[in-house]
Amino acid sequence: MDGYDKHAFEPFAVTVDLAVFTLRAGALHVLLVERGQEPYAGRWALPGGFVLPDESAESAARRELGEETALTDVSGLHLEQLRTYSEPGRDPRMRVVSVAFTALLPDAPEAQGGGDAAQARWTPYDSARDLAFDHDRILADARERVGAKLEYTCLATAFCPPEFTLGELRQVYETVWGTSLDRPNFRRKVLATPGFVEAVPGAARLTGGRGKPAALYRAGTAAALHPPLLRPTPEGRPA
Amino acid sequence: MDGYDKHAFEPFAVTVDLAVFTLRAGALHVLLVERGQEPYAGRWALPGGFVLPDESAESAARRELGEETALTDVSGLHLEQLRTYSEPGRDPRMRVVSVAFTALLPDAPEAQGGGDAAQARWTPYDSARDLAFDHDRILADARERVGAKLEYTCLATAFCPPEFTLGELRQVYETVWGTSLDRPNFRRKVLATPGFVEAVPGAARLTGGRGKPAALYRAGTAAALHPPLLRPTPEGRPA
DNA sequence: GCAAAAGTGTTGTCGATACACCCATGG
DNA sequence: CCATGGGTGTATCGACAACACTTTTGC
Repeated sequence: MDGYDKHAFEPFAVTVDLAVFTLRAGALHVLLVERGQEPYAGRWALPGGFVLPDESAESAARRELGEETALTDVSGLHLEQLRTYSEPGRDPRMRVVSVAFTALLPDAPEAQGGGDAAQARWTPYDSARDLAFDHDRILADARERVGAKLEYTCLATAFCPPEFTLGELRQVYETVWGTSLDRPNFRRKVLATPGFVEAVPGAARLTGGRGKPAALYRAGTAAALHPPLLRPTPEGRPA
Repeated sequence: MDGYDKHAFEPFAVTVDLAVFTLRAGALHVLLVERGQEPYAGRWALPGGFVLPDESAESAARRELGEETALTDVSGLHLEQLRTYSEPGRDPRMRVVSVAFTALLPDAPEAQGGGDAAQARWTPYDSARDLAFDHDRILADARERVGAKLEYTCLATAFCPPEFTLGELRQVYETVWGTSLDRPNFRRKVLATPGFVEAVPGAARLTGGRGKPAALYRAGTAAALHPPLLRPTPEGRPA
């Protein structure tokens, strides 16, 4: 941290990039914007923007999230730093260091694109390819992090509306992990974890048109998940 | 990511800060440098420095690590991004965004301080307080991350020399977590995890001056630890 | 009544814990 | 021969996976 007086630093632009996930129609979707200008004009990219002089990267990310999703209350949403991408060549024009964030939303409003972007759209994760800059890699890193975080945190509730059924919560895991989970065991596991969910007394909702109405739950206060909810290893465990 | 043409960005200085940990005499130590200039002259701080125009933050961190520790081969050491600190007021003079890294070293050489710093020293973690800038918080974040990562990664071997005994590996866990682990069970757990360690055939070393010589092991190739090695919960589990 | 989804019970298996015990070495 | 640390065996307990079963709704 020495060297200030030598002016031994070079100016960098600092931006934020957002990997905003939601679940729509049983598939993981990510919010993408279409670039209006060069470089990469016409290509899809993660939403983001410059960090302003008087705000932190976290503030910038939350501001951009509000602009791109047109959500009224963006203050309570889950927003988490992923990592920082700083390779010299990642922007063809200048030195840009980008702090990437991951955000999780319950099934989201369709209308977005209030920002500078030409257009914004929810895209199925599997279709999100050939993005601008190094956003393919950022998106892949974010996706991996989300899958891993479901194992040992209570993050899954961030994909759910304020009140949800255990079946919906289970579908979050099944969708993100691409596996199927045993319903009774999942239920016991979640309820046995203090602070994961809390019951809404007396409330129930019909989920599939048929069947017994399911009890409703709210997200609890716990952040960690002890013991973790490990995703089933298909057979041999990965090295 | 639009707005380039509007020059709607402000120049930032980008630095790296390093939380370099090692184990010495059964205690977790961190590498600190004494600042020679204002601000915070005379205060201890995490080592770090500016990111140069043609290098990534990772390269800068590895370069600084080599300068501060005077290690000859710094290429194979474990270096990992922690997070980025970007609060506007964190440097009193200018806008500095810092990418923090965590590094783990086996018992390290005493001599350091080849860089710009006035002095460098290994300090017990518990004595590292009142650091310059927001380094108290960075250090606390790094410490928490290291403790958590021991649970579900093979990271503990990064604290050990190239060849080590299972007793030494167990002491890593016990020191970082502040708990004691059952020796036989720890041994089985580690050996049952494929790729965690691999035996050095025929090699053995006396550890405490007395006792049976312990077999030697090398770090394996696995990165993750399935299933995790959970740190014992003293009693009630944390929320 | 039948299908579908929520919720409850039960059982077997596997892993972890908590020990007791043996082995090798230095003093 | 004793203290010290490495290494092995084993019984018990608890968690979890698998699956059968009951309950409540719409059609």
